[in-house]
Amino acid sequence: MVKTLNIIGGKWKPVILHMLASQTLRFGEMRRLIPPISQKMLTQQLRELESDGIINRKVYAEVPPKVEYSLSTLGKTLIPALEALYAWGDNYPDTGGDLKL
Amino acid sequence: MVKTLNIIGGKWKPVILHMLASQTLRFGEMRRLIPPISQKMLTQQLRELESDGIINRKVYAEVPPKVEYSLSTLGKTLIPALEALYAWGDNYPDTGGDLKL
DNA sequence: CGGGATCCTATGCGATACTG
DNA sequence: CAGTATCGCATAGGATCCCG
Repeated sequence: MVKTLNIIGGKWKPVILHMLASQTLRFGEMRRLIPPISQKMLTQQLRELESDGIINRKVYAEVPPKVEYSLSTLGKTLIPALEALYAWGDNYPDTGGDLKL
Repeated sequence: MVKTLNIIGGKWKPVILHMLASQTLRFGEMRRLIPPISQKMLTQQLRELESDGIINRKVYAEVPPKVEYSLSTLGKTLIPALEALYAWGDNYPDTGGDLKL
């Protein structure tokens, strides 16, 4: 059961998943949408989500490189659980400082 | 939004909350119910949950000491979100090693 | 453009010993 | 019984530089 948290527990994973829930995105787009994230962390968290089967990674053999990320079928089943989390957070007394989603 | 995860994100917090969801418990009882937890971690996570307003801590002025923990009203509102998480975990390909809840 | 490799710091967590 | 205090390792996460 703790495994669900292992999967979404990274500092940026919930944010990433929330973005991918509504659209397919390229690496650079995600960086722009989440300014405070370092590129290392973005890469790392994407790789973990991918190896957990939550997201798909599609590489286009082009120059310049192009990589698109999207939720996998399994990943989509996670959305309701994530939304329950976000919804609860909205009702929680704000402590400030969080990214607004 | 990340704050919801800050609150339930500790290694043992989900387990603790799951136990408290169904009953009020004393410190020693919780230790017995979660054998692998160290007493330091149990104390620490309980303190954090308390300061986040998720659980209530009731101290009886007795000898020997007696302290009971229970979900606060706010804590109870968290249950649906937690259950969504657990439910998802149950459908996820098992990686083994987790506590069974 | 989308990374990989390194280095470094902060935090999490566990084990152990002591206390009102 | 229900903690507090201290130590030390392991991991997470940030900054920076390099590469096809």
